[in-house]
Amino acid sequence: MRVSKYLLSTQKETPANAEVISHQLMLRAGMIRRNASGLYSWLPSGLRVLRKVEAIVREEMNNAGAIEILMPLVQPADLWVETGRWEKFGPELLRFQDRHNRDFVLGPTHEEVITDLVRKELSSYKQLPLNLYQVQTKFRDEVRPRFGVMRAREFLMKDAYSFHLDQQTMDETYQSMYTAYSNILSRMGLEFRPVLADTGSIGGSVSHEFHVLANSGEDLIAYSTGSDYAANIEKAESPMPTQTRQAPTQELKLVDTPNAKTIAELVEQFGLAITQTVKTLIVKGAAEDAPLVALVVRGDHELNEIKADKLEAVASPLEFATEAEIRAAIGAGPGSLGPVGLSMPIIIDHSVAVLSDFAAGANQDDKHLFGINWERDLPLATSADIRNVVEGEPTPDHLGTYAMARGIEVGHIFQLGTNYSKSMNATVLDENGKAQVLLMGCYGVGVSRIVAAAIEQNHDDRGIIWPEAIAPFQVGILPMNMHKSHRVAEIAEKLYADLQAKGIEVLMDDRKERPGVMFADMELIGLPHVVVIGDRNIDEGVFEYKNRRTGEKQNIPFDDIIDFLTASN
RNA sequence: CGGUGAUUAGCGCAGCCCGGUAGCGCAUCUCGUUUGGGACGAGAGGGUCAGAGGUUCGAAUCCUCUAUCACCGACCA
Repeated sequence: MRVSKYLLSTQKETPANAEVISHQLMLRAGMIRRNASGLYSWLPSGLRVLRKVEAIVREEMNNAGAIEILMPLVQPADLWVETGRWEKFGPELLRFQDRHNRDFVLGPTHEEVITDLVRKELSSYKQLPLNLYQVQTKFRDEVRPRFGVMRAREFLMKDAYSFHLDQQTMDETYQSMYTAYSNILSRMGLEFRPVLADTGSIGGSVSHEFHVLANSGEDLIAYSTGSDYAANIEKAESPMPTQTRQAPTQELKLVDTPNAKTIAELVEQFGLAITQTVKTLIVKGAAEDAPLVALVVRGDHELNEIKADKLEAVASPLEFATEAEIRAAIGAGPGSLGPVGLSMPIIIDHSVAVLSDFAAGANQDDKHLFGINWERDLPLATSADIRNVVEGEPTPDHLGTYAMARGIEVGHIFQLGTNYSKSMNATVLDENGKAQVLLMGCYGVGVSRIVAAAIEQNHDDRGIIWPEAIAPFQVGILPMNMHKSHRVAEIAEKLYADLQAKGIEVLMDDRKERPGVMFADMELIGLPHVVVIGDRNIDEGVFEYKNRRTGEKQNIPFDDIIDFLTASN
């Protein structure tokens, strides 16, 4: 491709609306343009990268034995009513009516459509296992789209769905997808980590997320320093305390604490150890006779809302009580709550169960209790894992301690069990001629999100540094003053033709621009290999080669350049 | 959905307080000089000042409403 015939659309200035580096660079490098909140057009360079990611995903899916299909973006509402998600999905699901006033949705995911397809197409166990996938546009009406294509409303996704009658082939397919996802990200040269994950609203049991590591990532992942254990913070199990509860040494004491509304203030003003304090959070209960439930975690810990949501006594989705509700039930505000004398179900974190002589709110405004002890001052409450793990504590396998990293979720695999097949009655006949409900797995890759994630991980202050496998072009040719120098023009044209004949994707900057402009643009768009052609090198019979990633320059004789570039690809 | 802020040329911004009919830098077009790291000179084009209503002789500027965008929070396969 010649720049003169291309739409390069680079910008010198950083658009004011772009927050993260990938979004800024995608705009500046002329990859995407915004049409509305969370909606983007892909310009030529962006599309080339998107298509490369897509091709790698497709190849690895095919290698793993999955079969490509294509389902509609627009889906009839009846299917969503069948699985109950028409009610459950919420406003993220964009709903609309056609000219006959029939309800439709813009597909945020395709479990319903695939299950409907499969229940009609499959009739025998002999057709299983089966893994079908598509690369398709999804639409989710995100509350707050942000970070460009990282969290867009319309985005490109590869989604696969597998069908089984036995857990063994389910496990095998799951494992093959796990491997395929690892291959996909490895081939693109991205640093990533598979982590145990919560299944969220998709449902199911076993689940892993694939995270590209980046400081701008929206997810926190907790991994072991001594083993492969890694989990999303939402899912990471906190260790059972190894110490046992000590006998009380302090008397229970009611203390005036007028200026201590937070744990931090309490600890500061009274010289307490933060690990000897607890905070009490009031949430809505699931049972009618227990409309509020108290959750207690240590002062230095954070409530894990996903874990709390799963507690039987707690209403799902998790909802915090309002200050008014708290006052009505307890008679004190949120800054002065504690477990002693509380007349509602109390669930404490495991780490709280082993505390002695601890401090908590007294359920009276501006007062705290110090020296609280279980079984002396109040009955020991039910304990559960309801907090986020913290750096440095042991992992559940006891092979290491937790460390934290930020990640961008680019893939997610699930074992769904019969969540969808049961409600939609997707069955096939087994060996005995009996109808059996299908087991399902589902596997997603955020194709457009990977493009942004790759930039987050591969850039410098001059622009993008594409990994080989997904660069929009492999090689850039920068002829210096080709509009003046016939020799430069001639040699550049020849190299351009030769590289193209070899099947190498090459972008030649044949604009009548000054060298500085050409260098800057080439670095911004981030092609891995650049060949500079100028009069000063021609006399020596060499090209100047520059590697975008290493910045390293070397002179390559005319006759060797093709081999050199082929070898480095 | 709450809080905060913004909306003026393709992009980045000034002008608004104190009302008099719009400006700067970059980009674009023409001509010339330049050409190994975002050149220089001369000229040119481009704006319903987000929209609607109001106040006023007169509104980018003051008032009201609406829309859109961003950030923080809540939310989120």
